[in-house]
Amino acid sequence: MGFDDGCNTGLVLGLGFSTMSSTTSPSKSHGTTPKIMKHAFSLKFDEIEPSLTLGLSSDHLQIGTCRKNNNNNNTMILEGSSNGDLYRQTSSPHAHSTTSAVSSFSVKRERDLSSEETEIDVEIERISSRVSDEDEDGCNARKKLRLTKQQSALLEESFKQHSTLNPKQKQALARQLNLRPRQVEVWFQNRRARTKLKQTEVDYELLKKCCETLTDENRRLQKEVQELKALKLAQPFYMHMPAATLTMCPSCERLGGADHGSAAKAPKPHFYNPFTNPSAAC
DNA sequence: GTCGTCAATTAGCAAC
DNA sequence: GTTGCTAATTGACGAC
Repeated sequence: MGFDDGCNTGLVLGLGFSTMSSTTSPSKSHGTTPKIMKHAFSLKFDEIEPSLTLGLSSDHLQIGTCRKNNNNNNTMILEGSSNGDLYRQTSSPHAHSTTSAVSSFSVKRERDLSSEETEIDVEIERISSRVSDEDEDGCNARKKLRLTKQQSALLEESFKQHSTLNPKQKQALARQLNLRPRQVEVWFQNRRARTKLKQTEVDYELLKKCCETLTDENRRLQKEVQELKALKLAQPFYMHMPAATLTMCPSCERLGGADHGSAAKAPKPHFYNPFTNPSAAC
């Protein structure tokens, strides 16, 4: 009688009643666990790639146009393509007070990049920041940047290669995408968050299924124990089942040896005790 | 102190 | 109006 015949998890034998702890510690458990994991389940299996594309209804924005204005980030309102859609870089009356701070923050963070080009970019951002601060007309309502399909595709491609970027990669990618490095950074950050969320959901479903399976198995085993108990009571004790049966437990070892005659003197038979709590079987 | 990353959150926008 | 997606912001934290 196999204990695992009703479950393919390989975790059935000797589960007892602490199923979750058995299931939540597979070797798949991540070695790259983020330092803070507040989700209920934090298993990280092989990296998956959820197809989280940035669905766009508007891939008409020309990168060239985007470039000019992205470099004038934070404040510039972009008149998009010929259909009249608006593309504006981040700016907001509400966020106005933070805009310059953010820009200077970007400047600060990117200052360590030593190339001249970087310095130029930084200077552009600095200027943009000033423009932002001076923009008091209130017409620069915050609008959300929508990445083009090409931009999204390139970012996705890059993310597949590395889920994090070093400053040079970030800079290069930003240049390639005609975005600010900060935007690339944010995109990667959000992308990692989405991946993690997705992974958590997958893990949750997996563990839920596993838990259900184990619960069923536990129920089945409990039932089996009850049946065997009833059987034991119904039979004369000399007709106890052979020692090899799975119902044997250490506390009834002597009785189990009845059909072997000398079992009482024989060395302790080695048999598998499937119960975490032997008394449960007696 | 700076920097990079994170979780949590906000907010714009499109689809319904 | 609601919902889902996602760009962007904020503050905390660890590493250096």
